[in-house]
Amino acid sequence: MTKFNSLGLSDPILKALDHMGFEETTPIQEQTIPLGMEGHDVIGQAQTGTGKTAAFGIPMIEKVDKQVRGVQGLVIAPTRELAIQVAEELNRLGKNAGVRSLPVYGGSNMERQIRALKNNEIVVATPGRLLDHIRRKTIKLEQVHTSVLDEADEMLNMGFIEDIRDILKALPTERQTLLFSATMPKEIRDIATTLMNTPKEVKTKSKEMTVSNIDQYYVEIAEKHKFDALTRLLDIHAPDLAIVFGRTKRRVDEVADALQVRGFRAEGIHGDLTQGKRMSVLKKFKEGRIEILVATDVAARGLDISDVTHVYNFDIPQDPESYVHRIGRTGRAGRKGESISFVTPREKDQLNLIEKLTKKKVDKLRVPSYKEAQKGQQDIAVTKLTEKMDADDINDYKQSARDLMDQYEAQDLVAAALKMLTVERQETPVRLSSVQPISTRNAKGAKGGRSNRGGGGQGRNSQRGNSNKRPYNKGGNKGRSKNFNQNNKGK
DNA sequence: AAAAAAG
Repeated sequence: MTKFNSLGLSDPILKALDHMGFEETTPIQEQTIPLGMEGHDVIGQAQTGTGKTAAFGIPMIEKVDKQVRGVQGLVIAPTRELAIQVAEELNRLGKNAGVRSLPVYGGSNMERQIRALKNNEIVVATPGRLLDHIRRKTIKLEQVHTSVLDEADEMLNMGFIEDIRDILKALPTERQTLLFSATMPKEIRDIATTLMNTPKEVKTKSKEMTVSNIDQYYVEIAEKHKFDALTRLLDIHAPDLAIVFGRTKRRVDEVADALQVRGFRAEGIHGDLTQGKRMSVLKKFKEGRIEILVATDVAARGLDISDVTHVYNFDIPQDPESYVHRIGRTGRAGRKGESISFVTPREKDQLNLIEKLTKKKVDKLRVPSYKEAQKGQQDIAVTKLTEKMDADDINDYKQSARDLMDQYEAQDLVAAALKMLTVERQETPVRLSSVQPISTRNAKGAKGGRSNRGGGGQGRNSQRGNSNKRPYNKGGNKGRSKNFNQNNKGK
């Protein structure tokens, strides 16, 4: 076990670490902090929840010169919430050193942000807003000595790579670049190395990609039975905090609504909500005012919410990397966690792919019956009731209890109390918007060269016959064809 | 095909 105080860190940093309750390094920190301090470019890969932020944050803060004005350290993150979280952690680490970190993301006030940029040595940004600042020339980047791509494989993925290239072009060439993620597919790592200066690669050795303190399960289930299965599992597991991942924004809304109807404290989060709503939902979740967060992949990466005990993949994720990150929202900092993935029969291949990447077997779980779910709720109620006796002062209630016992059977009283601690779930049918099965995507089409351009691709698609609920035909398709052109003009 | 990210 290596301690932070053996790494040659400055006093203010050590003091901050001490204040945060950190004494020993995690493996990724032990290996990358010295490299970072020596000025090397680094590609760091380590499991979720093992302290990557401090691994790059500490060397970055150590290198800040308070005499210099302008941004000196730049971190780029894939979501706004993650940018905020990383900036918070860097601020804690930099507190005693007087090094300040600013989250910079879309949806926040521009004028205020521009003013704040002058007072912060480190910026943690999402790509869109950062580029906005670069183009308006409202950010000073000539002094950047350290740049970090957090969730690097995601940042170098198709949706982000062009933005990232543009951003890196705006930075001094003489600088240090650090890349961190839990996952790093080969193709992406190759791209990464072209952007770096003979990087040192650090992979914390552990054969599995997921941490061992997460128990992973799946249930094989038809689409239309998913929702009932989810509520039954929730009743049996009684998670402290759970995240339910859905494949689309619409599904997230629908599942969150349906959970509320059944009496769960749940809310949805996805990229179509206002930033204010996104933040308030997340805050509620962290404070335990809601127990279930229903989310798109906006919440898949990086978010560190310590008490998440369960992750449900209501829809199995598109790629195995996404799976690793999603389930990594639980089992953080050494705690126990559980993940349950819903797999339709035709998605079994996808599960095999996941097992191959993570080198871990995912165990099958039977879908519980309605009765078992009721029993589950009751067991939880019993626990709650008995814990109440141990944990709380219930003396003020004892006179009422005595009065009641004069009138009624003790068994009836307790039964009634237990019933009050459970919720009756009406399993009425829930209509959810359909999801496109994953199996249709790898099978064809995705060969680099020709993306199906202008309506021409239609003929070919028609052979697919995978789904008859997607009318694209020229016939009964009132004025919808323009969607095609818009969708295809991506590049 | 989805999601994220500027306004």
